[in-house]
Amino acid sequence: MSPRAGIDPGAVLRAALEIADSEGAEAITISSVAQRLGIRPPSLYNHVSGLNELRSWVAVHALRQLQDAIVAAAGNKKGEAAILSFADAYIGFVREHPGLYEMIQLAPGPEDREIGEAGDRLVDFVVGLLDDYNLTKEEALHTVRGLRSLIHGFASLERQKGFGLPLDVQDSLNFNLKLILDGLRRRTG
Amino acid sequence: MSPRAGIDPGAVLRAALEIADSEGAEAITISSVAQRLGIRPPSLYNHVSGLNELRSWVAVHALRQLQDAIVAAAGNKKGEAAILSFADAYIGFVREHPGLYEMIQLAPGPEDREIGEAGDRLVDFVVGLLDDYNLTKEEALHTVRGLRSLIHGFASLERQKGFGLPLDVQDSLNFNLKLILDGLRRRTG
DNA sequence: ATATTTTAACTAATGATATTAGTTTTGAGA
DNA sequence: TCTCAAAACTAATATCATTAGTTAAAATAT
Repeated sequence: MSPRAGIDPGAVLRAALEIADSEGAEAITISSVAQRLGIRPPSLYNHVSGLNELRSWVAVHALRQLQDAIVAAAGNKKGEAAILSFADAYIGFVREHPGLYEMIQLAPGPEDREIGEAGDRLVDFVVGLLDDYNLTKEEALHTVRGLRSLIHGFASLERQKGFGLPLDVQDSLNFNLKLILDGLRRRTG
Repeated sequence: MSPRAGIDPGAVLRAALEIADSEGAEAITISSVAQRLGIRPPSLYNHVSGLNELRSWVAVHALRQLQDAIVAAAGNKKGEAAILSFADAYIGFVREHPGLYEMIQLAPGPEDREIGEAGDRLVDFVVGLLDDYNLTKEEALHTVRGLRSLIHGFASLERQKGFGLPLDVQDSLNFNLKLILDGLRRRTG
């Protein structure tokens, strides 16, 4: 059913992921991926519709990886412990895979429904972690947005070397997470 | 002292800023800027060393604009009121100038010392806003990092349409800012 | 086993892009 | 008015993405 086999969508994705991981997001080009697969650039169009689709694939996969890491880290913890583990896993992912994280940021073109859906799933998951804070639906959503923004902010500022001072980034993040979580606890008794 | 005048570094920067504002950060190219200035692309190299330098100019200028907006918004307020105004100005800038904000994120190559210095100045300014919370030096720095990350996180997630739910973003941000600020207040009495 | 058909590779070509080299022009100052 | 440096130009190279059209191989049908 496929002559000259050996290259399937999975192989294309894998090649792109490897390039993103080793050389950064910008290094993902039709040429570089084709070269890594041992074919000429135009031949890659037999497997993917163009650079945009390729980027979208990478972004979706990177987001799934990030989600998996987060869910695994939270395990069946709840409350503060779960949130702190969540943050740890998030920051760790960005440190380990800066290129992939960059792709998640870059890709969200208007077309990428999958990205949006993955994001929604993550929100639901985090809302679940906040169960025992007895928040209203609205409070819970505000909080999830805040946690996500805080952690994303730390991750992306760290990635772009935004923290010059000799103060541990993890400590700073935990300090602020605790401020928020303690505030929630106080709010609900 | 300059034949065929009319184009100086300021004009180049202005052209690039206009393009970033109207068409987005990616639209800043040697070609587009040259075209807007009415010259051929290679001629632009008489005024700027290349695309990287051009991007760096835009990023530095955008960061200064953002700083000015923030400082103006904070005025001579202090404490919570200052921080809320700060956040407002930050988010407002990103909404008004998404292309410029994008350039701030993009540019920080390792060479850009100016970007780093501008960031440091901003940190000092915000530390000043927190005077009456009576924090230790370290607590203040953790807090500034947190506020910056939270606001940057909100701004950049909003820009990339990361918030799907029909819940006001400004409300979410204020909710979380207040959690943090109330937590600080409690911590110090 | 052979013929057909599908499809993945190819080459060639087009049109952006950035950038360098080398040349011409022009305007400011001697 | 002449000189010269600066700023424009043209020409060329290299790297992108992408499209069109061709060839070849492998799976399938006869």
